[in-house]
Amino acid sequence: MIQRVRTRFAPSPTGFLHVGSIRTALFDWLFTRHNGGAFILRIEDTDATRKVGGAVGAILDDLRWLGLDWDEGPEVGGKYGPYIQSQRLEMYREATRRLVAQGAAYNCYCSQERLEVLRAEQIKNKRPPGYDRRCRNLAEAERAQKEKEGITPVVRLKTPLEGQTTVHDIIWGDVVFKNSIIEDLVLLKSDGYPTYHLANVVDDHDMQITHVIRAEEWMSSTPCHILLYNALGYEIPKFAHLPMLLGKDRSKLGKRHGSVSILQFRELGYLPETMINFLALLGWSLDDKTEVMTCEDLVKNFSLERVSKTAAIFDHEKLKWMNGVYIRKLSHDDFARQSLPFLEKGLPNEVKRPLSISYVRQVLPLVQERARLLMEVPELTEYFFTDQLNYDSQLLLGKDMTAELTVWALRVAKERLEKQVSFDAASLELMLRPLAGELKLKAGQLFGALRTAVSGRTATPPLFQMMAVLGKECTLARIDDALRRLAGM
RNA sequence: GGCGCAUUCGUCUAGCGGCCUAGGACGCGUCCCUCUCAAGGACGAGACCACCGGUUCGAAUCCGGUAUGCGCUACCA
Repeated sequence: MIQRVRTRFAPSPTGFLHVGSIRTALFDWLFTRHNGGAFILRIEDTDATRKVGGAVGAILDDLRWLGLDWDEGPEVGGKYGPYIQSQRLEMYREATRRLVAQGAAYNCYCSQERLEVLRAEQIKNKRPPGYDRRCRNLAEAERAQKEKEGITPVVRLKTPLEGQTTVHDIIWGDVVFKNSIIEDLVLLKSDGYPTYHLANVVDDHDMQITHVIRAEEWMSSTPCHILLYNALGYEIPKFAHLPMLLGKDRSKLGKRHGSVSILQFRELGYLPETMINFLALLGWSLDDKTEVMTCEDLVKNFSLERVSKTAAIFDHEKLKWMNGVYIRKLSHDDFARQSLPFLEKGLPNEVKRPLSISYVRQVLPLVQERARLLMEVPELTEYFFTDQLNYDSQLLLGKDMTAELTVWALRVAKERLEKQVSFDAASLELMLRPLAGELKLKAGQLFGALRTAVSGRTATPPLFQMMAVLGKECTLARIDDALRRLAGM
């Protein structure tokens, strides 16, 4: 029987989840869902010094927002728990004891100061930096002496001095490492916590992970992990290392590249489906043309074989474009619901809160295809909500239009509008379009003046729809205001 | 410095020996549509497939070297 796929996403709670980590989580998740496997979330909080309060909750929120659900892990439990490494310390210590007992690992009493001096000297002499294995073959008496001095040792893996270790990677193929360059890495730190390497191997085994899918930066330590699996007598999982995500300057994506935390994207008004789709395309592709895909499509088509090996630069421009695509795909209801918080927050203070939902529902369809970020919605719709328009009166004067001509056109339009009974877009167009001809004006000249009068802007949604939403009273008042402005010019 | 990996339009990518005078997308430009802005449509500019050799009747695709970039080289993950 074929083993059921089990993968895990194992973030450290050292701060916000950034898009690189999310991409890793996404590929893990897509692969798992594609194969009908189990996706496990594990919190790797083994660095007590870097732990950030509240980070775990934030990670969970972000994953939930994106729809990356986990089958085992914090809050949902599972039979291989606990899923937080700081609660599994005894298991790592037990593994360490076993390794030391069988001679595969040893206590190292070297101080961090000594290691630093050693490294500095090695670098100075242009030698490869690394631990010199001083404690590897300590005599029993020497060890007893160190213990008596009260030094708490770290435990290091005794790696083979010769031979080679091959990593079979689904994405990279076979990569061979000489054992001689593999260090005696620390397994258990002096504070009793395991290092990533130990905790990872022990947990992946205990949780029966079948596929270790993680970022490329782990490639180099994978041979060590294999050695560890072997020493512990564990079966080796399959590995797949994902290419890195880079910033515009080709360096590892980080804070200085602008928004990188998934929360920031959320606050800017990116949709989760955009993030999923876009991130899926960074290092993976379906074919030579398909780009916009639903999450279901991605699950259906995802395969590690089509993941590339080259690092990708995160392009905000394309992300924005794609978000526009997804915003346009939203139903009017969804768009309104999702925009509402942005409006409440982004509209000027003088606008009365709470906003009228029914009015918001009328306004938003007019800007849906014009927004690329939800955050742009308040700015795009502001004049629908404010009482007083603020604009440069010069804008009232369109191309080839004098102030006199504009006043005249607006007056006539106003008179007709006052008599207008049905104030819907179609009726308004039926009335106003012929009026332009009647006044011997181009449609653009009449409509342009009205557009500015009614919105204070030169770029807006279609005039008649806008007037219909604004309503008769407001439309007329704004035309009056425009006429007053023109009188003062 | 050492080890590993990578290198196709500015960017994301297709390509796995002949279909490639290299395809798609973002961005950019022009035009169409049009009451403006978007959206949509059409067209275009943009890649000597990093470079140099080799294998082959034939190479972006295979091999070797060089260059460049990236990752790792912590009692961080």
